[in-house]
Amino acid sequence: MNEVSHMTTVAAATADIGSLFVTRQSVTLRQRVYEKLRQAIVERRLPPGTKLVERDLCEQLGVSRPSLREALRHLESEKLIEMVPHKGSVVAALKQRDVCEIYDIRAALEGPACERFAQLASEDDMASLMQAHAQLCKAASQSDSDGIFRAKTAFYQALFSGSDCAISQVLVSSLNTRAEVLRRMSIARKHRCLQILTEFEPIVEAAQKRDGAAMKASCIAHLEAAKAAALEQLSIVERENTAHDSKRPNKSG
Amino acid sequence: MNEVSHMTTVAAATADIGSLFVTRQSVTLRQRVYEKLRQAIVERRLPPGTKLVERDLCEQLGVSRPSLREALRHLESEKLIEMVPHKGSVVAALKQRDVCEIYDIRAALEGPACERFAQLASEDDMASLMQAHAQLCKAASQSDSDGIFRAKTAFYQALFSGSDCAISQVLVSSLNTRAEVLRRMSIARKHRCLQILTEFEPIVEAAQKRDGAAMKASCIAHLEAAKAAALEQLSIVERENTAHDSKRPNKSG
DNA sequence: ATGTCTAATATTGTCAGGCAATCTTTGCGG
DNA sequence: CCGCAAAGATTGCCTGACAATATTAGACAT
Repeated sequence: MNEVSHMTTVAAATADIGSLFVTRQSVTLRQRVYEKLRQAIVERRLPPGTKLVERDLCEQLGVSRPSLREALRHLESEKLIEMVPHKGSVVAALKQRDVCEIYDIRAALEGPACERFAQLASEDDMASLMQAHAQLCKAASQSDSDGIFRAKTAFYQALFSGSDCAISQVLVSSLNTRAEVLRRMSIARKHRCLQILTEFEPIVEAAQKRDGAAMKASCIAHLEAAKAAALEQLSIVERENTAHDSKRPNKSG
Repeated sequence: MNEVSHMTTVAAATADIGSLFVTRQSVTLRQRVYEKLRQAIVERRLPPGTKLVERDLCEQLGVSRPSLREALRHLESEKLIEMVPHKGSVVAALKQRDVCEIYDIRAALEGPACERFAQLASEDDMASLMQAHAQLCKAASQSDSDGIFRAKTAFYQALFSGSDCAISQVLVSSLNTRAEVLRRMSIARKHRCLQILTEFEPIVEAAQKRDGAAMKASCIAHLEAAKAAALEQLSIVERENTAHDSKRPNKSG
């Protein structure tokens, strides 16, 4: 909690230099507060079950209460925290059933997106996917888990963009945010990095052949493996928490 | 806009009288503001494209700006409105592709939920589903579109509850909210009411037989019909808007 | 020692007022 | 008509305050 640092005054406006069309997208303070808290949650600096006290958060983030409350609304909408009126917020915990359901839903959404991608993707879309895959290979060969994470994000963005499934993209992104703690932890294990490489190879080959059925099947196979890895991590975390709880009798009671 | 009325002072706390376990669930003002605005949007009193001005809304709703802003965050998270920093909010419009995607995603989530329901549902779950279906039949025979709407909501709640698909339920509910304008409009048409009855019959029969595959197939068939009805409504709305726009040259420009 | 009740404390929900930042509109001059 | 500056409108954010609600601490009885 002490590690939630004050925010830097980064320049807010960004311009789309890649085309003649200039769009300005300023970043509000509430968005930055949201991002800071989200990061603290996925990095487990605010672990599941932590009670969030507004006044304390305001002090540590250096922002006013209304701004914080709007950011908490955003976290709540993504189910990263749970709020009960008049009682406050706690960081949400994932149950086993949640993890299973998240990965099943991802399969249900990503599978059809693969089929559409194989049909609809432009050459630019295909190039974006290949670039993301190249980044993934590079990151995996270096066991750079942050790099893997970023490359996967880029990969999925290319997939959903090239298949014109914007709503699915939002939903999958939101589900990924919920499972992000476990995803980061499993990606951080060396042998999982190598597995991911193996799992993405057939996805990409099928995409290039524009074979939607094969791409879908490979994507789903990858998700099954990712689900198993996440469930394993969840077991480990739950065992840690049980050990942790027995060392401090009834303190969290 | 003038029709967004001041809120009544309904008692906030409700207790679960049905069991020995008493849970108190107070309803906050921001939740009530959210609900009021959501209702105004789905009833088209705040039509797509409407600019939402905070000060005006505060005046009409009789609430303070921070409370309104928190409610707007909720509407934003459900994509009912779109906000651009420093420019404000507009009520979101649905495009054809959105409608297609929403129904495809629903099929991808409700199909597997049907399979699980057939496997997992308790006798109580099954009874809840049958009760909802009975209400649906009653409402449809009376061409009571509000009643149909409520019965369908209860039906889906029973389905997701009995299949232990809580996350899918949240996602589907959110998608339904986005499409609610079109759904209400199509349900309001008499011949669509009768079709819905016909479409739900095989779903319910399959559920009773615990035949998951048949239930899934019937559910998906219903969704295909609902999609077609919603797309037809969208065309009608868009034609109205085009006619509307040509009667007022460049006023909304 | 345990249980119950009341008062004190902490926290959330909401309001009011203010000002800075940003965007949009209006008016004037070339 | 176009460009620019000023005025006006609106959003973003802060501060301070108070009501409502939940939790905790302390006192008292058993």
